[in-house]
Amino acid sequence: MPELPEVETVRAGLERFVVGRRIAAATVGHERAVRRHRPGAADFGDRVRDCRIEGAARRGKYLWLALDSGEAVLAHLGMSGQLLVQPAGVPDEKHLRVRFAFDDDGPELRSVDQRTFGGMSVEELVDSAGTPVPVPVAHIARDPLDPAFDAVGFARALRRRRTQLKRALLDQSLVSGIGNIYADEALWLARLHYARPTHSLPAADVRRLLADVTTVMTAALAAGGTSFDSLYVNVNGASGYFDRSLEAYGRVGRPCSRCGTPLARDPFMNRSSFFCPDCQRAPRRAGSVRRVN
DNA sequence: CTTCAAACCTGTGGGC
DNA sequence: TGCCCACAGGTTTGAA
Repeated sequence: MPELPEVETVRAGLERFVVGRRIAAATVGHERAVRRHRPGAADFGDRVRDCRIEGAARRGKYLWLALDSGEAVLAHLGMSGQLLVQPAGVPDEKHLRVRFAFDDDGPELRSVDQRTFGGMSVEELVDSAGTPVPVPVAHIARDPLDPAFDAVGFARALRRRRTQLKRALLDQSLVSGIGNIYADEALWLARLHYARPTHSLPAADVRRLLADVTTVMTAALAAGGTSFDSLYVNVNGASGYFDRSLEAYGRVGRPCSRCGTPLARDPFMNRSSFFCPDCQRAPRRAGSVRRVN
């Protein structure tokens, strides 16, 4: 499941292998893969043809290729998206959605996506606090690895919310790049329960949690990301190995490495939360006891 | 305005 | 062996 470290790994691969090259043609093999591109698949191809790729950028889980036309190819990997750099002769992947061929006849860029939660579109760039971003990214907050990330503003905004802590961590308009895996990992590191009310969380705890988010994401990035089932891979098709370092996610019944208590799994937001019932105590009032979610 | 949850999609694996 | 269903989950959309 691509979250920030996985998307950043892919972005770095795109920077290395496609930036500076000129697109000869883009072929859309599956309409749904470009459903966010309102003018349709044919227009998608027309917009990128003969454009040179000037850069590969990212905010949170979104990434985009800036074109010399002034527009950008925006991509989101969703649950199962891959961007692969493949020699033109390699047989098509089963779930190949979009193919970019280049005028240098070098390796193609292929968008492969089993579940098609992700997708691509060609977007105008707009200013977002001094940074040009594609229109659909304008409402996405900066991520914790962004040098311009505003930790104080984040703490203030989080404590204004009346919701549960993990819901806030997953809200991409508050802080971006965090998904279910790294939310659980950071909460475990910070010894905080997923249902802790944000409104009463001390600012010091917010700072500590944010530091733990950064720690786990930085470590995951160094490992090339997390992968369970090879659905997430870098542009060369290789998986990361951070899954060997996970402390909480997916480890229901296994002993907590701090205290030995078997880890638990609760249903949460139509998915799962993994946590240590001893290190991460449930809040007394609001949250997991009173309501299921 | 804020908060929440259904819907989108396909492959896998457990239960029967 | 085969069928059915739960599960994986990021984002958008619309409702309350």
